Amino acid sequence: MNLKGSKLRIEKIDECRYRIPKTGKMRVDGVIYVDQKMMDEIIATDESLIQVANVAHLPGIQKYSLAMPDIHWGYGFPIGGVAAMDVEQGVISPGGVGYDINCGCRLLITRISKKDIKDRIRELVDALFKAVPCGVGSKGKIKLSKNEEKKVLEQGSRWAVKEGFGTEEDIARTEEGGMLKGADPDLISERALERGKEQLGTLGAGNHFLEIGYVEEIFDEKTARAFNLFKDQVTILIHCGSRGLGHQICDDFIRIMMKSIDELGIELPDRQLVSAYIKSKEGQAYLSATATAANFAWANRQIIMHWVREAFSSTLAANIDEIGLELLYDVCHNIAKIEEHEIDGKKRKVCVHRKGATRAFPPKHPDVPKIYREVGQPVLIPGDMGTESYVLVGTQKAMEDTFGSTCHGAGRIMSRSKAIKFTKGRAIQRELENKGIIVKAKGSKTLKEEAPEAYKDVSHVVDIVHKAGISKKVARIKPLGVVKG
DNA sequence: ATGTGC
Repeated sequence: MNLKGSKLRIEKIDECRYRIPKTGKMRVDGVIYVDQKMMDEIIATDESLIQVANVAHLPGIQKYSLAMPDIHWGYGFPIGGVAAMDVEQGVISPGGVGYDINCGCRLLITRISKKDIKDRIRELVDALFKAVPCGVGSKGKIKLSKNEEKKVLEQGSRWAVKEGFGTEEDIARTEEGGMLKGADPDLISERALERGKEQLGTLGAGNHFLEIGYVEEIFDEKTARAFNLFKDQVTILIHCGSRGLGHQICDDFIRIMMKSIDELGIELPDRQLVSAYIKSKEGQAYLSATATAANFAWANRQIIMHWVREAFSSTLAANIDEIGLELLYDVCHNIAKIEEHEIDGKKRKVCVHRKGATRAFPPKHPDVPKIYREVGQPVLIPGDMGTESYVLVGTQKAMEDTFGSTCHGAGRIMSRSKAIKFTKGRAIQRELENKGIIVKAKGSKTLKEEAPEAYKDVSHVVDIVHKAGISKKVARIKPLGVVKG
């Protein structure tokens, strides 16, 4: 099959993978994790498959330009894209990370059951809404001096815990321990610092949310036990990122790298793939700047979680120890990181771009927290606000085939503007309430942009990665109440 | 995603 309007061919590999064989100046094949139905949906929706082929042109790319089933159109790289570049000869690209650097999720688990809070969801949603500032341009309850902000950017979750937001145990249950090394705040713009100063401890808008839910089904008893999950257990999912600070850093580095774009020595198929060699001054500066934004995001989620714990327990007039509110794990789904992977039988250092893709490391991997090392890394997959979310576990197959990566969510099927037109005149909040989900949102426009129909079916996405073996289903979580920006 | 768009 040929892709409409291009010379790209698409071949079926098996029930859940397709290949775009390399052609022209592509350095590697594209490999897309989809079934026939999802492939048809993607082709009908956007041109993100062309972006998979475009990424394959970048210097130093190893094995394949990968895409997960939640793939959709993004800046330069598709969202749902994974690309690993050789550290010595390869490039790093802001489009391969995305505007919301270290957008991610964390899941809180409790010791209580759905029946314990059945009649109090509205009250709990109101309490969370009050506890966590949200919406576009929302400012936090924390005001940072520039010096203090720089500590946040260097230390991430560690700063938050030192300031009394949460515990050491939370750090152990966060990807990278909530702190990427090599973060140099002096490499980011005054403007980025300015935007970050008032935004720590804010949720933001768009697809970011707080969600009270319960474990509806368990697929893998053994792993669920290791993750401390049980049927009907109440959970709280937090999804947000690095706010205006990360956005500004992305913007700044796209501009910086555009200036030296000729130094790449290749013609890019799309200027949005603007990159710098990892070894170059610009490449190193960007890597360091993404680390500051990643750390900001981890501190942000840590602080938000602390307020969620307080609001939740005080509403239920319960002791936190009684109801749990333990962190299961925190994952990041927009990042570029230097990792070691086996390529053609040899261990090599690569820069793994995960843009709308989640790390899914296997059992025994040293980067998986000790408490989960025997079973593998917990992977959190948020759905859209009307459907369900998933807990998965990382696998050896992901390590071998996808640089230890899997999907990140449902994935858009409609642009934001299309979703607004599509939902014209509808009362999304009431529709969700009829489905038994209580929603409180700062802006009504956000609800329309985030209408369930604007997203793919998250269960379909998850079924594909499960079947492909690049992560395995552990539990499905059903929402009861949602706070939106 | 974003003090939403140059």
